[in-house]
Order: sequence, then structure tokens, then C-alpha cells
Amino acid sequence: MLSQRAADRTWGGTTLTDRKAARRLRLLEAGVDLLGAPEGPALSVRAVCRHAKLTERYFYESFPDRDELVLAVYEHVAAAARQALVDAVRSSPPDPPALARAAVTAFVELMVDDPRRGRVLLLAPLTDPALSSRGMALLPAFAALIREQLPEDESETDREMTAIGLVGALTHLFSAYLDGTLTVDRDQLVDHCVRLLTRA
Amino acid sequence: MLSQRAADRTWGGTTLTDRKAARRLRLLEAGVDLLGAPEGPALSVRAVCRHAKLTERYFYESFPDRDELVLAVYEHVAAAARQALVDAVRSSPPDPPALARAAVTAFVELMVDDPRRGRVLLLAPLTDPALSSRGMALLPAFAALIREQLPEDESETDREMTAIGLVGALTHLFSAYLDGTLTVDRDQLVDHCVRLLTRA
DNA sequence: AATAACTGACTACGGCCGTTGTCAGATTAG
DNA sequence: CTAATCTGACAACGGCCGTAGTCAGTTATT
Repeated sequence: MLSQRAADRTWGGTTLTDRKAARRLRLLEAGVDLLGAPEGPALSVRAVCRHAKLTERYFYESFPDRDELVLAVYEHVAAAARQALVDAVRSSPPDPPALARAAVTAFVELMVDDPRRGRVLLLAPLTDPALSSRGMALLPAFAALIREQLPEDESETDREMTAIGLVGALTHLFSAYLDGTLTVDRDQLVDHCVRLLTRA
Repeated sequence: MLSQRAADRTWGGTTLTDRKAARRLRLLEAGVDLLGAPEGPALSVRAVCRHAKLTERYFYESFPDRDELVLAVYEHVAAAARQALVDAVRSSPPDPPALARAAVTAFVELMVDDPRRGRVLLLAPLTDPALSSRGMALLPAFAALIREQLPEDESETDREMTAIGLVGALTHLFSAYLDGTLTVDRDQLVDHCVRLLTRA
């Protein structure tokens, strides 16, 4: 038999690449736990390893340094959110108000279903330098997306300001809803956000 | 002569209480520097002492621990902002639009005149646990103040959401203006904010 | 001159951080 | 069986943190 490469050797029933991928995923999930903790984002290498029940050596097997994990966790959650939004928009009537409602409900449900993700998306970039330093926050991109949708009878700077203000209003409302400051029905929140989006 | 109390003895030309107060003020100012740093709030006891050219012993002479300094710095800046707002409102015609404009311009000028203060008020509470844990952020109070001003033909929850969204929009706009993300004239920013406030 | 208070520079403790390395034991391949 | 590889537990480095203490030297009072 040909000498198989180390990556394909079986150990404990699985191959090395499988185990490595599983460990990476465990680290990612632990990262979501810590970066989306209710008490605020606090992700350290040791803490994430304790949480994932892995050793630091396996951390550096999957990520070159701490900040790369933070970025990967954020991108992990952002990808899920993007997918949820795409799905919601695809299965929705194409008129703008219905689209806005579909998108908002999808996002709110994602946050309610797993508040960690909401906190990672909304709160972590404000706190963690690894996210705020890069343009890694999605909010500017979201603001640009809104700006394109605005009516053209206003000046460019006015549209930029309304877009930024709108993003601020939505994120602030979502954050307040997440941490319990805003006690209100899920549907009321969705209604209000849709109204903000469609009237702007 | 009666033996004067230690606090009133003169040393280096000033009394103990004077020197102590001066040191406290120097620590406060250094705290504003660090808590309002452009790279993000990073206030440690050693750093603030280095900055104020004092020893750690004098830190604990004026503040029981690190968090108390953070709170004091925030309150220091908040008091100045309150004063600026009160002055602006006092010397303004009493109709609501003029009041809104006066308040917004006062706040924007305070931020432009000393961006550290703007960052302390807007950014530090999001980052530093000593501020976010307590209700020490002024934003909820500001939201409540706005809520009372809203028309009464809407439901209570609607007014609460409008107020929270409005605060989010304003803070987001101010933050973007502070860090250069939003490149726009000061007057344009003021106009936009006043429009948001008076049309809500 | 002697006593007391104040000041500045410095050290020390325990803890967490990111990162790297070591070492005994388990599991597989040849 | 032997050798190679994978695993887990742990130590170590330098650094910053909050907090407390020491000690020589300067300045005022008596």
C-alpha cells in the first residue's frame, strides 16, 4: 500500500483534516459565545480554549493569532445573517415595503433565536479593536446600501446623512431590544423599523 | 499660635487641600485625554499617572479605585456639556425649532472645540464596563427627555421607539462626524439634526 | 535643632494576557 | 514490535494590570 499522507491517516475513527476542522468549528462556536456574551465581548485565547475544551496549541493550529479568530467569528456570524436575509428576500413579494418587512423580520428573528449573534453583529465591533480598526463592521456597507435606495431629489450629503442616521436608529433600537431596555412586542419593533425604512 | 490642622499648613506656597485639589484636577484632565483618545478609550491607573506626571500614591489619594476615576471623568465632561446646553437654551428664543437648533449647535461646537469630550460622551460608555454597567450613560435620560416632547397622538410604545431611534440616529451621526467617516460641513450636520428633531 | 508632614522614585504581589515550548502517554502505520 | 504521529496537560516568557508598601530627601512647624 502506498504510504498515505499524514493528513489522511485515520486516528480515533476520523482523519486528521476532519478532526482539525471540527476543532476549528468548536473554537468558532466558543468564540461566538464569548464575543456575544451578555456581559459584553471578552474573548481571550485562554478563555476560548477553556470554553471549547481545547489546548492553546490547537488554537494556533487553526488561527495565526487572537485577532484572526475574532475576525473569523464575526465573519461566521455575518455570513449566517447574510444567508438569512437573502432567503427572506428571495421568498418575498418584490415590492419595496414587503422586501423591507421581510428583511427586518428575518434579522429580528435571527436576533431573538440566538441573541449571541445579535450582540456579535451589533455590539462587538464597537468594543473590540480587532473589529473596529479594520472596516470589518458591516454597518458602513449597510449604510451605503441604504443610501443608494434613497430618493434622488435630495443632495448627496443629505442622503448620506439620512442613511447614517437610519442605520444608527435601527442599530440602537435593536440593541435596546436585545438588552431588555426596550420592552416591546417583536411585531411592534418590526413595524416601527419598517416604517422608518419605507418613509425615509 | 494654635497648632493649625495639617490640611491648612502651607507647603511650597499652597495649602495641602489646594495641592490635593490641583492633583485631582490633573488626574481628571489626564483621564479625559485617555478616555477620549482617538484610538479608543484606554484608561489605566499607570497610564493616567504617567500622563498627569504623578505617582500612583496620589491617584489613590483622590480616587478609591480605577472605576471611580472613570466615573468622575465622565461626570466631569457631562457636567460641562450640560452647562453648555443650558447656556445655549437660555440665550435662545423660546420657540421649539430655535431651541432645538441652539441645543444641537452647542453640542456640535463642544465636540468640534474638543473632540476628546465628544468621544468621552459618545464612545466611552459603549466600551468601558465601569460606565456601561451602571446607568451612567446619559443616552437613556436623553431619550426619556425626547419622549416627553413627542406628540401624544401615538401610542406610548411608539413614542418610546421613536425616541430611542432618534437618539441612535443623532449619536451615530455625531460619531461619524467625529471620526471623519462623515465628511460634511458643520452647518449641514446641524441642519440635518435639527430637521430630525423637529419633524419627529 | 528637632520633629512632623509631604513628596517622588521605586519595588512587590497576584492575576490575566498572547504566545511558544516541553514532555509523558495514547494511537496508529509499517 | 518499533517508529511515527497525535493528544492533553502544563510551564515559561515578557508585558500590562490594580493595588499597596517602602524609603530617602525636602519642606514646614515648634
